[in-house]
Parts: sequence; C-alpha cells; structure tokens
Amino acid sequence: MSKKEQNKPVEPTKSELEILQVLWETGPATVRAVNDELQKQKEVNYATTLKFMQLMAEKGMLIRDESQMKHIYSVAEEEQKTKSHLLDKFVDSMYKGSASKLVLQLLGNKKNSQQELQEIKDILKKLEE
Amino acid sequence: MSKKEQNKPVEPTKSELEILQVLWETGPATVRAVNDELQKQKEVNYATTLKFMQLMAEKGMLIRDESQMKHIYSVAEEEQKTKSHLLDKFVDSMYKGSASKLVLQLLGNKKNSQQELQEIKDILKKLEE
DNA sequence: TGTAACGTAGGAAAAAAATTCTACCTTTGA
DNA sequence: TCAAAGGTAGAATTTTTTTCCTACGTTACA
Repeated sequence: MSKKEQNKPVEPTKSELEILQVLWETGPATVRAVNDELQKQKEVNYATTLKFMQLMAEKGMLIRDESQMKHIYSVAEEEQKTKSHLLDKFVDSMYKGSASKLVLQLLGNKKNSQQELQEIKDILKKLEE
Repeated sequence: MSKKEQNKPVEPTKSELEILQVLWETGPATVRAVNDELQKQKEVNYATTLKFMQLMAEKGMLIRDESQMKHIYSVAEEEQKTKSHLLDKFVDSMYKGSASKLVLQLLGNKKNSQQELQEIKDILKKLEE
C-alpha cells in the first residue's frame, strides 16, 4: 500500500450518481437490474448503463465481481462516506461552508415545512443528551 | 408576455455557478471584475470568463446592461431563489426529499461540529417565536 | 495624435460526459 | 443441437461544457 491510501473521494457525474443511488438502494446488482431500475425514471439504453458501470468500475468507483457471466457490481465506497463528501462540497460551494446557513434555507423553503421542521428539532433535541 | 412566464428554474453548470457566486457577492459587475475575483481561486483566462457570461446572458441567467462600453452583468434570478432551487434538487436526489435526513448527516460530519450545532439551535429557537 | 491598454464578439477547438452500434460469447430451452 | 435471448466489450459518435485565439472597436494619455 502506498504512503497515503488513494482516498481520492468519489466525484461522480450526474449519471454516475444516478447509478450509485440505485446500488445504494438495492445493494450489489447486475447491469440489467440497475438498468431496469433506471428505466422507471427515464428512457435509458442498456448499453449506456453498461458502459457507465464499466467506466465506474475502471475508475474504482464500483467493484465488479466477474466470477459469473453476469457480472455483479457493488459500490466501492460506503454510501455514507460518499454522501457526506458530496454534502460537504455542496455546503462549501453554496454556503461557504456554513452548515447553519444551509439549515436556515432549508427551513425557509415552504416545501419542507411543519413536519420536517419538527423532525429536525427532534434530532437536535436528541443530540443534546 | 406568454401564458406562463418562462420560469424554467436556473440550472447552472459548475462553471456557471462559480460566476453566479461572484455576482451574488459583489452585485452587478463587469467581466473584468468577475474574472479578477475568479482569478483568486484559480487560473482563468479573461476570454473564458467573458464567453461564459455572454452565454449565461443569452440563456437568460444574467442580465446585461450594454449602455456603456463596459457591459455590466447582473443575475436574473434572486440569489435565494436559485439557491433554494438547487438545494431542493440536492435534497431530492440525495435524500429522497427528506430534509431532516440531510440535517442528520450534516450533524454527523465532524467538520460541522459544536459551533455549527449551536448556531442551528439558535436558529430554531428564533423560529419558534 | 498615435499607441498601448482594455473592451466585445465570433468562431474554433479541446475536453468531458453521455450515448449507441456492432461483434462476439454463453446460456437456455424447444 | 441449434436458435433465441441475454450477456460483455470495444470503438465510434454525439452532445455538452469549457477554453482560448484572433479580429476589431474604444479609451486614455504620453
């Protein structure tokens, strides 16, 4: 192992992220399964999904088990780790790193109203203990 | 004006977002000013920034005042509106629309610790009134 | 008044991301 | 056993995003 482990954080493109989402949901899966899932959201060609997953495997974003003909892909990085990294990036770029500014905005959005607000409060309350 | 105003929400690319950030900070500005600002973060060619801002103006993301030789650009959509839209998209795609899940993650990140937590609590307290 | 500095515009081109075509291999079941 | 269905891989293409070259107009001032 080299001096630093190569933990270049995962920086998925939009399409790559969609695939990660599916794998996070379903766990390890074949291209077919992932594609079927994506199909529900939008028109996608099987070959396209295949190509993406191959590339993602090359990049080290996915791990591929080739022991069977139907290769099984799984995510290389924990869901939480990836999400947390993406969230950080988002906060940094949009709110200059201020998480509280983000929360403020969140609460300002009518969409996320009452119920969400309550849940958020509950979370905070728990944290105090 | 057409039946619906064309409020296709602003969907900036990465580079476009960087420019928006600057304009949000400084208010209406010339290409030169924006470029100088970007310069502080990374190497950028003036012509590149110019081209982006021209394109953004064409797309309706920026408004351009050409009454002077040094054109003045300003954002077409309120900062809060754009940010809120982008945040929504982020929450939807990453947390299936659950803002509280996002907050939970935020608080889990060591980075955003104590102080942020306190600020968030303060915000909530104010909101209750 | 003429030249350097600064401005815009247009067009290419390079780079990155997304998509699709086709060849060929393996499995399955009639 | 052989054809259909379903799998992978490679190459090429298209689309989107980013970058920058160059021409030409305007301004400032030596």
